[in-house]
Amino acid sequence: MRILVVEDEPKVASFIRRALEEESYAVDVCADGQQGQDWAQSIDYDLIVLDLMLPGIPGLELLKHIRKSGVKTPVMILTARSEVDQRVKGLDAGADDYLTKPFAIEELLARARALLRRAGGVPTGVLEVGDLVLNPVTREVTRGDQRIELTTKEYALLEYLMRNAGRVLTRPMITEHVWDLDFDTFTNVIDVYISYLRNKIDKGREQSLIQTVRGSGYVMRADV
Amino acid sequence: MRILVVEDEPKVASFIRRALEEESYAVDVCADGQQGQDWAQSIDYDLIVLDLMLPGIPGLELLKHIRKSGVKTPVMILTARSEVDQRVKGLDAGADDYLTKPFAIEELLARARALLRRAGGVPTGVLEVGDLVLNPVTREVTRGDQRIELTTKEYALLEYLMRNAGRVLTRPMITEHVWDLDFDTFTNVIDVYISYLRNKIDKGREQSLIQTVRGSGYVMRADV
DNA sequence: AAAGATCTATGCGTATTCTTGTCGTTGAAG
DNA sequence: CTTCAACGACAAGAATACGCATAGATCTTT
Repeated sequence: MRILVVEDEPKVASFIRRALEEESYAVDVCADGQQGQDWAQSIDYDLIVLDLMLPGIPGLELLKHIRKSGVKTPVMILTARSEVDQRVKGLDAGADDYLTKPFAIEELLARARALLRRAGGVPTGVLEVGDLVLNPVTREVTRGDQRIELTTKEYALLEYLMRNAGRVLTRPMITEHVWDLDFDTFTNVIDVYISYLRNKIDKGREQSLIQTVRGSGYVMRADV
Repeated sequence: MRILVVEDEPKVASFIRRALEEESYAVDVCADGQQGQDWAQSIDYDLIVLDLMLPGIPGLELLKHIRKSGVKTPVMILTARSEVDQRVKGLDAGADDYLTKPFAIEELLARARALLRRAGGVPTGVLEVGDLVLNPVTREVTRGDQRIELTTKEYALLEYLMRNAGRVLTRPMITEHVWDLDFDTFTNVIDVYISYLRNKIDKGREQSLIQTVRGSGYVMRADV
């Protein structure tokens, strides 16, 4: 799950980023309207959080623009309490939800979850591969009746794998989704984390749910 | 399928290279405009990925130049989002598609596939020769209902053969498309890989789908 | 300061890729 | 028809690249 936050106040921005990262989302923050538009149009985010008062390009313009260019990603807008009409205009322009500043961070998280769930079209919200079950809402992972504790990164990686079960995911695809905008190819973090995951998930089992496709990447698969 | 990537930022370049290689393409990367032009003109690439901002020669000049010299290879250009007119000029100069930075690597891969497919004139995307089926998207190969596991090189070779089924492919043609620049001409790797392929594909069968044309090369053919 | 999480670095085993050499086939010249 | 050279098939082994595990460095959080 990858989220774009377009917000120019550094404090608010990093506050939101933190909260979202703790929920295991990959977060890109951007303080500049023009750049935000670029990113929103070129990267397939799962959610965009957009502050309407930005320097440079007005937030509303940005929103209209990316909608016109066909971006379907759910957008949550942030406004000041007083700007009622901005909010209305925002919804008209294609926003899916709004939040008035100041807000409780939990509310942002809850609404983000709701939007993501709605967009994913998955009514249950639970991901399953064989007897491995991941619940994105509670962030709980179980195998059989065994509860599995994961760190944030491990969780994010597993979720990405499970959401794309059956597809071969290449390393660059994984870095893009689970790690943030980072073009650093010369590292083996992914391999290390796959290893961590296998240790926790397949503990004591013959066959791993995460299969290696040599020269290409990894796939999550229940069958042989 | 052999691809030339002209890109001067080392990180981006190696990121792209890796993604493409994991999809079994043969990739040559080049950071220098002049050299890129030379390569583009002397090697029969299947696709060229060209960053428009290069040191030395301007990317657009390069593009115009190779088009003028008769190179028909599809070209995908990379630009920054803001440079709208560059993009337009690029398409005018003979580019087939463009991608704005930053981009999602999947998008690059998807578009690359599309361009390669379009150029090959194959509408379906699935390659078939007799009862042998190759799906470039999932990278899966089956003969009848038998799944066949191939290594990266074997796969690349088979794909090239199947894309040109019916045509006799000479050894130089094969090296150009399946292997990349650091290839030693005086070797029989190709023969060896043909042999590997036959072992896996025609296992237990009388007639091989890959026929030898003595003195010339190999053809892929279903009929006798 | 301690604990935990994330990332880097390194060595090892093995799948893949390539090289080398032998042998069988083919086709043309004698 | 025989001989011979060129060519291709294939086996076996060497070199290489890749993924995995492990340990330790670094950065974060409490």
